[in-house]
Amino acid sequence: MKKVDLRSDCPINYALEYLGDKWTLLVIRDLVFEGKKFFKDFQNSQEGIATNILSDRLKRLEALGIVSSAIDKKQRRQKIYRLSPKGADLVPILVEIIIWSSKHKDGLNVNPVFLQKLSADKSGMIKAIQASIGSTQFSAHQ
Amino acid sequence: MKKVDLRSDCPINYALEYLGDKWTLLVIRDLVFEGKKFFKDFQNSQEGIATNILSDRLKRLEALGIVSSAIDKKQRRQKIYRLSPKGADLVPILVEIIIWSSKHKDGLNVNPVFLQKLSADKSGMIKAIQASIGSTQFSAHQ
DNA sequence: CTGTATCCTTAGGGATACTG
DNA sequence: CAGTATCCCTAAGGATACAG
Repeated sequence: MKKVDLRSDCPINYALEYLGDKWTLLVIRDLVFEGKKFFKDFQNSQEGIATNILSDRLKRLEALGIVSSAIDKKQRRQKIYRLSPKGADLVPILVEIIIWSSKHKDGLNVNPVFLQKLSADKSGMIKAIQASIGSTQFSAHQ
Repeated sequence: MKKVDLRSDCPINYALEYLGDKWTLLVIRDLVFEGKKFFKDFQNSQEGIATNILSDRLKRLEALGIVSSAIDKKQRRQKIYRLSPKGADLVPILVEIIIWSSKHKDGLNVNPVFLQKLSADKSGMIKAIQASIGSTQFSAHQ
């Protein structure tokens, strides 16, 4: 794990240095909302991530303690990825991003029922999402 | 304003395409928490942004409707920047980022009183921060 | 002071071939 | 299937000079 000098000790900057690229948060999205677990699952996401980038991001997320991996007991040759508690703590950020984008951009693929539940009881929904990680119970998409 | 093809219509991806670089959110941070208004203010931020990058980001944020600008009445030669309502709606995202980073990384420069108030009444604090934009009333830093 | 323009370097990332 | 390794290219970004 490479030591990185942060540009500053600002908390916003910290998150940007580690998560602020065009792919990392999409991998986390797939873990949280899409129930993805295997390399190939992430590879098949809508945006089309290259295998080398995906490999790099998964490793970085593991090094950061956001993702953990293990050999799947059942399918011996498959590595299974899942979010650690540190990763689950990112859910509120994802949720606020979804709310902002939905509000300010038309035509995005957002489940209206999901948004409704969020506006009715945001912190309850966040807990429910965190509890559901690994399943596809809550998809933000339609 | 350039038309950009989004890689997907996912709301997370939308925010990433427009705000997902290493500088944009820091400019917004300076507007929200540091009361910065003028080009030179942003230029002097801790992380040291180059003038061409800063110029580009301010223009992009204006084109997105997140920032507006006007010639300062008093100092005729100075352009004054401020957050639009669309920009103020980013505050919850910034707040969740600050919470996450503070929780998972030691040694960051975060005002403990600020964090305390947040944990006591998050939505109240967010409203207070939004109402205070343009001042330095709430700095997340110490 | 508020930017713009230019030059140059590097990191990020696409395509794809390949290995265990 | 789960990655790793290359090759190559482009966009992002630093430094700095300059213009209104």
